[in-house]
Amino acid sequence: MTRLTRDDIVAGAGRRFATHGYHGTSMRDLGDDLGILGSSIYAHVGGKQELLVAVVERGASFFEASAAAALEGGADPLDTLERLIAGHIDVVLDHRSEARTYLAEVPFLDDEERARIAVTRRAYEDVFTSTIRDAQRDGLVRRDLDPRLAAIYVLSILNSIDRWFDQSGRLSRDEIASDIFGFACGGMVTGR
Amino acid sequence: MTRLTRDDIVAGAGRRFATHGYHGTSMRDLGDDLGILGSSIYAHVGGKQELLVAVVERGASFFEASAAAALEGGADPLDTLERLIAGHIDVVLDHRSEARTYLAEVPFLDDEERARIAVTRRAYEDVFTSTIRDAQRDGLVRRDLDPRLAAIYVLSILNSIDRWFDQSGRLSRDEIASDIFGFACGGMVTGR
DNA sequence: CCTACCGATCGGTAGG
DNA sequence: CCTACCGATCGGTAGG
Repeated sequence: MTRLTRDDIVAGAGRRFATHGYHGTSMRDLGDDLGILGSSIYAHVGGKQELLVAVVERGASFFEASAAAALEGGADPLDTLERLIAGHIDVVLDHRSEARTYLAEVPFLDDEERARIAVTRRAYEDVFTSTIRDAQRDGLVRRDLDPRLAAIYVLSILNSIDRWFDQSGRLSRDEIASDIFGFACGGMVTGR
Repeated sequence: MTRLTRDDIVAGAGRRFATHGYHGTSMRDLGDDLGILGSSIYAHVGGKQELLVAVVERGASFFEASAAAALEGGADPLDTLERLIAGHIDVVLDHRSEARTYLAEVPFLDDEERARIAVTRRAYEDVFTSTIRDAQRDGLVRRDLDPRLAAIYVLSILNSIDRWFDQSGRLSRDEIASDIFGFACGGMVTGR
């Protein structure tokens, strides 16, 4: 029964926001989850909106770190894309609360923060787009394909995974990753 | 300045739920949108939850009608899939509020309604899965592909369209539909 | 569909 | 991190 840290509060907020949504979460709900009173949360953070910002930023940072790691050392652009896909899946499944809040609750950020996060998100999407464009340049992907649309398609698939993936199901995370890579590549790879 | 109907109220609720979320919408917000008082809404509906049920059911019925139409008259399973994709896009773009509420606010339904809608949603997904399975049987799609996963991938792409599609943009709705069909098929079609 | 309300809950604060 | 609050807003109702 040691005292909570600010990180504990942010983590708890992420769990609540991910399941009940930002507007569906009251400070008292959050306090109950953490074993303290709602009003006690204000000893750690300035307010509810600040909690949303903190959770969303954590989510953004996980995706950014994943992209940075994938960009190092890919043998070729398609290999990099495979690493981007696997990394994204890891973030979505290992940091479900932050990822889900990042993906779904951004519209409820105040204007300024929302604009800032939109830039971050676009930059992350651009990593996928550029990688696909590089693959086209190297002749690995069909030239008639719009790389940004393809990136959006892949990200749409990846972002919905946590809604249907069953940890204890038939398919492992790695199998899902390679299946999605295969699905996307089958539609993009030049030869066969 | 004629009196509002129940359908007007439900339509207004859909718009609010789609943009601000169920929990981010108050009865007074909704009344403001409609030009009446929040309390006046209770002359038309039993409560806020009933409004969510009504909006979600409208969303579900649009998707069901689209699937039923696509299943009639497809030349072959791949043609049916193309029609399913085009129909889904039409629902998402022509009934944005209901579609978005259906896709995002279902977790906030009461247990009973949520369970009922889950069945409906699974049935719709199964139309995609069965169509892909039929295409496999006819030799149009790779046998090593899991039809349910492929259906989920396609639906994930389709469900995110309204977040990035620009009505006044470079690409028409039909071009998007055929691009997505092409993206999916390139990964699924047997020959080349 | 409005007037006039109700009890409950909301985000948040002062002071310890 | 709790006690003890605050004004505002919430979903909803009685009566017209």
